[in-house]
Amino acid sequence: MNTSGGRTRNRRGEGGLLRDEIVAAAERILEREGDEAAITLRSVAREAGIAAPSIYAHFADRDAIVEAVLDIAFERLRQLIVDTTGDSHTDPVEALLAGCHAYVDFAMREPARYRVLFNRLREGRPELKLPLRLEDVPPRWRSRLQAFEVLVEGLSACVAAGRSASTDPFADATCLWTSMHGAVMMRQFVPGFPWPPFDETVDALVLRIGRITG
Amino acid sequence: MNTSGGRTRNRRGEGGLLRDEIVAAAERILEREGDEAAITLRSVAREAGIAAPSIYAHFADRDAIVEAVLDIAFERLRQLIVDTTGDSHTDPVEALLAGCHAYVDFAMREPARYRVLFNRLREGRPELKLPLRLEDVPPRWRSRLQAFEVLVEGLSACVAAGRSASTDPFADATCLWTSMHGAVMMRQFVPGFPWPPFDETVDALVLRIGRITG
DNA sequence: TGTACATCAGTGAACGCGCGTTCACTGATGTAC
DNA sequence: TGTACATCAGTGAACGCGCGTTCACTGATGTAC
Repeated sequence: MNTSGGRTRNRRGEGGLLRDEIVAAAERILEREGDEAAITLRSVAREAGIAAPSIYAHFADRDAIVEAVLDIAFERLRQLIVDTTGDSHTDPVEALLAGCHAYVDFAMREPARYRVLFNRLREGRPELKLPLRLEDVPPRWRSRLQAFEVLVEGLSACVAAGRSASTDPFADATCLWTSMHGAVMMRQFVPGFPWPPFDETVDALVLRIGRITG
Repeated sequence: MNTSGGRTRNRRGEGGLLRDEIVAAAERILEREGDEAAITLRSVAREAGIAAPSIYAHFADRDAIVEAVLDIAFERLRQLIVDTTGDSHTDPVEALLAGCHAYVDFAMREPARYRVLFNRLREGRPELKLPLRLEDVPPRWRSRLQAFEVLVEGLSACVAAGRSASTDPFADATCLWTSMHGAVMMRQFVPGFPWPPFDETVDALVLRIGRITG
């Protein structure tokens, strides 16, 4: 925290630094409280050690803070998936499995950050059409869908390599995605339940829904 | 609504009638706003056409109203599943499919009511152990798990009839349950996405995760 | 049958709280001359 | 080099709002005698 005299202000021209501190404060609150509703303008200001009105120099309103947190969360998830399914795997089935495990690991390691991703999709989303083409999606949505694209491509690669019997990789990848989401959400919301080991569940989902052969 | 002079009060001894009106008002708000947070003591009072303090004669606090809504939602879901998988099916696979379709139909037809079921499980849940025995679960939790029990039994019946290759019906039923949950949640939260037909998705989930043969 | 009274269902005003947002401001820092 | 001043980062007090909850109350209804 700061000296009791208040915050030592940023140098001239460096006011933008506070923006990052505000977002970081919001992220800490989200992860600590586990609920997006805990991100209020005043709670963020308290966490950042500043006066509430100071936020308005950097964000139009409360929602803009949450949007910033959201953008970061999507980018982290996207980056993680891309890294994991990257060039280190020669076997497409291994790559797909690795990507799926990375996805649920992220979701379970940073539960509130994962959940907020899907809380917000209701509002302001574009209407998407088949076939999904990233070029048609507004820029801010691109990174949000890229993790999913990797999944479709991963399964398609298995089909191409003769390792999957899927006749509709898009539908099956979609089903795999939502199934992993459900497995994550239920484990987070009903922690008292005797859940089977998550790794085995993920393997089973990929192999069965993805119709992996051999 | 009532005459402008205010509510015509219930007869003596019939004060309990207001309890049902309060719960009904809360359910209307939940379904209309789609968010449990919209159920506030004052919003419920407004919806029911009564003064806010009148609620305290029937509920200890705001949370008690939500609890009542929750109990009703669980009972409705339980009843629906039990009815659907009941004695009308001779084929265990047909019974399992019918139960699963009924589950997702409920969830999609009354989205807010379905969602609130799982919002609340975090708090005050019992710690459950394997094997799951309904007798060990506190009464109020029994109906909440019964829908799930039906699923495990449905899959076990398929195994017994030689129609499923599952070697762990509990784990597979769990996986099937969470997968349906995820499919429902994603369709509700990301309505702009080009989702494959839900019926086909449910069939695929049951057949593949349940390892249905023949 | 009439009347006094206890009971019960429900109300209106008020409380303190945290919220988002606005406004006029402060005071350090850099710049023009 | 010195000084007046504009700019910028951030503040403190205040606003109206809806919230949960409390309190003393009202007035119709049924009951005892």
